[in-house]
Amino acid sequence: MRSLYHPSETDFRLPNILHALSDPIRLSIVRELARTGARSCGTFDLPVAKSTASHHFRILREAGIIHMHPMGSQYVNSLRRTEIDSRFPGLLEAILRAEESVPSKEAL
Amino acid sequence: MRSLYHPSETDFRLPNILHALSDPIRLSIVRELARTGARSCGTFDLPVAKSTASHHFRILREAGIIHMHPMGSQYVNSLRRTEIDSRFPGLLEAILRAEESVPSKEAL
DNA sequence: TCAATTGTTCGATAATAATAGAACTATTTT
DNA sequence: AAAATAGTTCTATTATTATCGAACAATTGA
Repeated sequence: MRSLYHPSETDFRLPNILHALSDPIRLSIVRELARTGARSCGTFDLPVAKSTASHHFRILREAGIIHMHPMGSQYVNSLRRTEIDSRFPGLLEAILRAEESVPSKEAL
Repeated sequence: MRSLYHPSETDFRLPNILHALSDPIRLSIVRELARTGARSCGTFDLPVAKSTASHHFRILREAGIIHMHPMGSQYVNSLRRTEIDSRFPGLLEAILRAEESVPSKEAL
């Protein structure tokens, strides 16, 4: 639980980014981050088990969408806005502009 | 081979759209369509079997990304640009624009 | 009418992905 | 030091997806 892999901006791949954002749970994480700023994993009320949530954070991280910064016993997640915008101008903005509700456990 | 399902604009779902575009083959189809205009399925030089290509066209169609118009024995595929832009402004533009900044590594 | 063309659908298989529980690591608190 | 907290990683299971070949359907052309 020390340092986690983060791709450099030049290693961002569009299919990876789109795949990471195509999951409703991951999309809700990204929307929350965009709306409220950096937050630890545990502050997200996700309708899945802890290990599954961890999996989703990992997908986002490895696609280059979020940065996970260790802080004490937690990880502070933040959107890699600048880098995503630099690599794929307008993409994140367009996705965030499209409103979508947080999925309930029943809806999954 | 008569009429195929096409969702109405209000039924477009962002996760479906993103998932459809997260596959390199489908992304290449969309890029070709954007670049050259409407074309039949057979004019795409895809590295997969005919049935697999058909599957990919179906995913794109059911997500609302393409329209498949029967014409003789073929289907003419076209991007549903206006409707996608209306529902998710800037999304398609950002994705198509990203093509130019994709590094030369690992094509498709 | 017969054959070729175009693409779908079906059935099967292999690969990927989502999910959860349990065990583990690191940190903080008591 | 022990317990609580935060999150990862491992293992397994299930669900979804990609893939292909074969069979099928519709249209076109000989």
